[in-house]
Amino acid sequence: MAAQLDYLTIKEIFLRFQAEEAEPKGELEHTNAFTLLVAVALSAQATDVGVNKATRALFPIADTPQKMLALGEEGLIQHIKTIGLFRNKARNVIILSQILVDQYGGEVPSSRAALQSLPGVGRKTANVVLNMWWGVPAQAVDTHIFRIGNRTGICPGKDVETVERAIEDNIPAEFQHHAHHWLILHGRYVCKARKPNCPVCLIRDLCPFEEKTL
DNA sequence: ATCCCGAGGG
DNA sequence: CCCTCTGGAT
Repeated sequence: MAAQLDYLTIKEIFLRFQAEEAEPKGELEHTNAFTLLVAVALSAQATDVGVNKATRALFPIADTPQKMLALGEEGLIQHIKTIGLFRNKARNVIILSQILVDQYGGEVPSSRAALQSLPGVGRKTANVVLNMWWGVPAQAVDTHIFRIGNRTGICPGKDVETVERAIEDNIPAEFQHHAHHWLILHGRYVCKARKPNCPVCLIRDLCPFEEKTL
């Protein structure tokens, strides 16, 4: 775990991210709150490219919990069986759809407690929906953010709860809302798990990490 | 700590 | 072959 960076260094990092991309977006395709929730749930241990490939055929016929229930678990499996963990995900999405219809008027709830009570929706997925749909400054810690937080020292921690708190404590308020996508995209395309591309990194001079190969 | 679990990259 | 991908439930 890298030592925590100081405040001015972290601020400079996010100024550079902001200069490069002022309004970073996630890459999971969706058309409404329900399809966002489903897409995020499907994205566990899967790439967004793989999820989008499946949802481009799925969402046109099942973009509401009612339509998802009409499609049914077996029908859903046929759409998502190219995604890892598809059996658990299909079961969760069907049960979750039934709960939305029965308890939330077919709408996606806006509280973390309600979101996390849904099957297949944990803290990370709930935080993504809160941030992206409801505009709540919730910090979702996924594999990318956990890795980068520790490599760079922006938000280090030995578990996701610690990293989530470090994000809230260390990142200046004006960057909190977009921090999630800046860090995700940096992790996906530059600070990759297996072969980080340090030579093209925007914050190389501020980062204590250098991959030791050889 | 373990299971779930396909696709893509190296 | 092995590792990784916007994790969650038991």
